[in-house]
Amino acid sequence: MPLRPARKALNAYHHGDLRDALVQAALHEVELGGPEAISISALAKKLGVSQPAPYKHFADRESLLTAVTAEAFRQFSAMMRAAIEKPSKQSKLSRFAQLTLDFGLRRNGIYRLMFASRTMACAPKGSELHSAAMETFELLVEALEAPAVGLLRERSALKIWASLHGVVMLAEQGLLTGQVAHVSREELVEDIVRETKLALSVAIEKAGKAGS
Amino acid sequence: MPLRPARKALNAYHHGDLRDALVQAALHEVELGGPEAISISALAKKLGVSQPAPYKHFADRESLLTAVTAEAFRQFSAMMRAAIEKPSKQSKLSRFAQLTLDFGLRRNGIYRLMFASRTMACAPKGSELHSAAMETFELLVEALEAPAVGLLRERSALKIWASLHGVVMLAEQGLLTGQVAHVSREELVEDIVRETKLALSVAIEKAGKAGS
DNA sequence: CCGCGAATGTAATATGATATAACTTCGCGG
DNA sequence: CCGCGAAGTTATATCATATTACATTCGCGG
Repeated sequence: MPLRPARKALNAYHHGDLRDALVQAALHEVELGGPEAISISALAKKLGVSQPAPYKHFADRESLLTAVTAEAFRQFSAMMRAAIEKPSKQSKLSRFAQLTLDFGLRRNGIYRLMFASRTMACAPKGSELHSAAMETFELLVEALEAPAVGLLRERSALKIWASLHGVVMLAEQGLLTGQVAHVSREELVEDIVRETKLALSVAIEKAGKAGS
Repeated sequence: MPLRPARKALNAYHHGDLRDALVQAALHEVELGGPEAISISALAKKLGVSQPAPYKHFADRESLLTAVTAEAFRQFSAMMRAAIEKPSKQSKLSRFAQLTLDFGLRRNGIYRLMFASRTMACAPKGSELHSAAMETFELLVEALEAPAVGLLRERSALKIWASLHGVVMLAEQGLLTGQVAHVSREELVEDIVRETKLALSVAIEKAGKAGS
């Protein structure tokens, strides 16, 4: 069943909000099959428009992918912001980490689009996409709840982000079951969070001593 | 120029070693353009055979990708083994880590194929591919040079692998330049190596106390 | 040495996706 | 009310995957 226009249903001829509908539908496809699952023509059919219609809104497939990725970052950031602002007995960092893991596994197609696709790798430094990613990173820095010591905090954030990312990818590929024992993903993440906090506090203390 | 058969040049009709030639040529393509750059027909043309010829050796595109990935793992493992066996003043772990970073950036297309592609994610647990990946992981465990304390060692290996993987992906996406300062990739990796060793030795000591 | 089957090619073709071109419909501002 | 531009349409070119039917060659048993 062709989905109906979302905003202003003009008439049968014009869809009304095809651009946004494309992004949303594509996001849904990506969630199931990853970035390579996006097909312009399939999306057009699903939305009940002719096959070339999407090209009125996106120059090519890559261009659509970029828009979808940006939207994914917006959704991710919104989720994370909500999570770290809501009071809880867990630390903000811990919630951020566990939620990232959860997102990365449950919505792995989207996760791959955001953090492991050529689309992101090719995003130029000042682009909307790159900025969206940086913004997400800022959320992580915030979740660290560390005293404002610029470089140290940033470095900690980078390390924990890298670790989290690695755990998600490894888990997805079924590589988190060693020879000896099955390692719990959540436990591993808690471990990483703990170590990060420890390392950061140690580094801050050391910097403090050196500074005084 | 159609590349000539590698092994036994039978005649003009039969290539002689098309299967291997396909894998090697594909590996070359992936290195430049990532997993999605592989095109059966393009490879066939480059090797001077008809377009459907590759299908005599691989059921479909995915099947070729799997073979290429396996070959990539073999090459990676060989490189790593050579690196950690050669005596050096750096620790084995440090060399492993720096080489991984280097490989991940220089040959990013192949790296993505190995650690961030759907091909790997879909590899069943007992498959040739999954085994090849596990073998590589074993190399890392070996590089840790830790006393044989099974679970602890394995967990450390997982953590450092995850971190390394994350750093590579973030670096590739140009996300390693924070607001405050540019963080050196190599430095970050050394940092991770140092912390891993520290955390492991602490854990071992604690385990020793608890056990005695 | 011959012939036969399996392996490995080729040519022809169906299907489906990307992308472009040329035309149509419709809302809106002057 | 008219014409322009945005957003559709149909038609078509191109290209990649994959299958089918056919051709060639290798190697092996008789």
